[in-house]
Amino acid sequence: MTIQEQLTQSIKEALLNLGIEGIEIHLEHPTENLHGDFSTNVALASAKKVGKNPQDVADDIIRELEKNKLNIIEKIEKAGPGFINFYLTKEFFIQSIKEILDNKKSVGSNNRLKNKKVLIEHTSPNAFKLLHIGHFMANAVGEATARLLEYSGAEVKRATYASDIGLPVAKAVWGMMQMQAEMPEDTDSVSRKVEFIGNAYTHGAGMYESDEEIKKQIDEINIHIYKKDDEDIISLYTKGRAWSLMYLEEMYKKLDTNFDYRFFESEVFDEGSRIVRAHLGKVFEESEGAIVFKGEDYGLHTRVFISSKGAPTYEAKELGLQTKKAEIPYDISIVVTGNEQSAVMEVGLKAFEQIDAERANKTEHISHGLMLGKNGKKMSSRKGGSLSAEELIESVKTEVLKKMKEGEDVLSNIEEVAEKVAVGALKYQILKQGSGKNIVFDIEQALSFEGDSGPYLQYTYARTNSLLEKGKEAGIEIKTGVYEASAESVYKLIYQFSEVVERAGEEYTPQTVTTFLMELASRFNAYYAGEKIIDIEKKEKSSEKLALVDAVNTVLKRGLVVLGIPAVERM
RNA sequence: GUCCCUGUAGUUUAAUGGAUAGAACUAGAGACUUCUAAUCUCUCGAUACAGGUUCGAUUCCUGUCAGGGGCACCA
Repeated sequence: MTIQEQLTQSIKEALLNLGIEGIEIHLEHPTENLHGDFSTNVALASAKKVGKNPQDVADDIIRELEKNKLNIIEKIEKAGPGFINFYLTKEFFIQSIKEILDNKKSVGSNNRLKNKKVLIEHTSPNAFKLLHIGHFMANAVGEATARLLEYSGAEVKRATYASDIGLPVAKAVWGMMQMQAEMPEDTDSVSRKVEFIGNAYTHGAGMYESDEEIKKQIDEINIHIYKKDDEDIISLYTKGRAWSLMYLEEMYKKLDTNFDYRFFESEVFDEGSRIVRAHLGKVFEESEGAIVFKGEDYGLHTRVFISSKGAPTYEAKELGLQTKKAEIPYDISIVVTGNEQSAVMEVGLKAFEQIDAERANKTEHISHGLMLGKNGKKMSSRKGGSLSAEELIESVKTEVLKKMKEGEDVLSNIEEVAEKVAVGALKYQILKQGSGKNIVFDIEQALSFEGDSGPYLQYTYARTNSLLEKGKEAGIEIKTGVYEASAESVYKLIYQFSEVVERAGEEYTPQTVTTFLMELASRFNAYYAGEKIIDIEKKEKSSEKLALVDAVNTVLKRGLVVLGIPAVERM
């Protein structure tokens, strides 16, 4: 039984003995440590019902609680308007450190979603285009959510749904045709190939806007790709698509994400059309030559599923995708997209509900905002287009390297560490706030790496590693057993890690974890500053301190892992 | 116009209906012969506005104002 369950049980019994019923028992950690470790408002909540003032009710409840006091409770106090505050014993905190050290591999996990299967779709890229910041955001949010659910005991499958057909693709293929002379060889590097495709797309997209004749050509290419009826076009398309996918795989590796399933728009559009037509007249209706879903009937708005030209739109393809997903057993299906898609997703899901209510009800949507520059505008690359994820990472990495080279001893794996720190800095910025909100990424501020940042966590983790190493060298073993009064603020926080992860998983709020880790790191650093951890003169004392360092190290590591932020051993 | 989302220190933000609204950045003062100073310590500063529900509201409801997004064949 967890500590919360024990306390809740105990309060429940006390209320029962007093004949108070129908009160939901609410436990929380007071913001102020001096208000105890746990607090409940049951006296306030039941006062009216009982017809007494809250203070008296609190006194009654405390009297009952004292009769059967749990051994982990040091004292129970009434405070403020009628709160009941619980103070835990030192033994509890020592025990909690022990538990962390005994379960290094599983700290923070819970069984909330045991035996549940989750399918999460995120980072849905466009073939023939670079991964941009939006994808990076979706990836950070999606991966953190996936890991939170894994920590909750679920079996999580990751999927990505790439757009590999449609007008943007046709633009790129047209560009490839024009730029045959610059076409890379098969033996060329992936970056050379993707650069070529990027240029081809930019060229095609530009001409599409400025030249009516070319616009017509591209529209035709688009149709040929759908119909697969032109050998030259298909050959270019196949080549470009393959190159793009190679590039995407490289990027996934860089971001440390793996996908169990890779879905493509090109393989779901037929099925999407089929579903829509099969439900024509029931779910969908014809309007102005197109097939639409009348969202107004559900307080939403109408959206086109099949265009008047007979082509399935994004919405129809989503339905086709659902058929693919149905081949995978799941209890929860999550889709991560940008928040500008929210309305589309809502209407799409409502339509899906009319077709397959059971699966639609198991589907949830998580959205992320935009990453904006300091001026509140979209960030752009040096060339003026939208900034690619890689450029973003590289620019941060350059700054990290600069900073690292200022130091005394330069690490041998400096490049690798710099990249991890850069990715960590970016991911932290994204995850530290509620998803769905736009993020203002002040590159200079994030690069100062001070305070509320990924590198701060990574640095603190590296620092604990260093301490543990030094301790080992000095022949000091790790031993729990004594309560270090100077480390009280650390003890009183670290045991909450599991509940924080559980709540974050329940509410899809990675920022609950970032906030917690930040607080833990900050408290640990304050402790570190005022305390000599390794002291050969006092080995016994050092052993006990190192146990706490080890616990912080473990929790930071597990915390970084669940967020998908790379941990570095040294920096 | 309509629907949805968002308004918290100068800035970026946290807060499961609870107690003195918590951080970080910036600014100012201080701390490395000693375990990683990418650190630590101290100071200044905030719930857009008006009502309502509640013992208690940043949180829930209504209205106003401000910003963003969706609203027919792009994804």
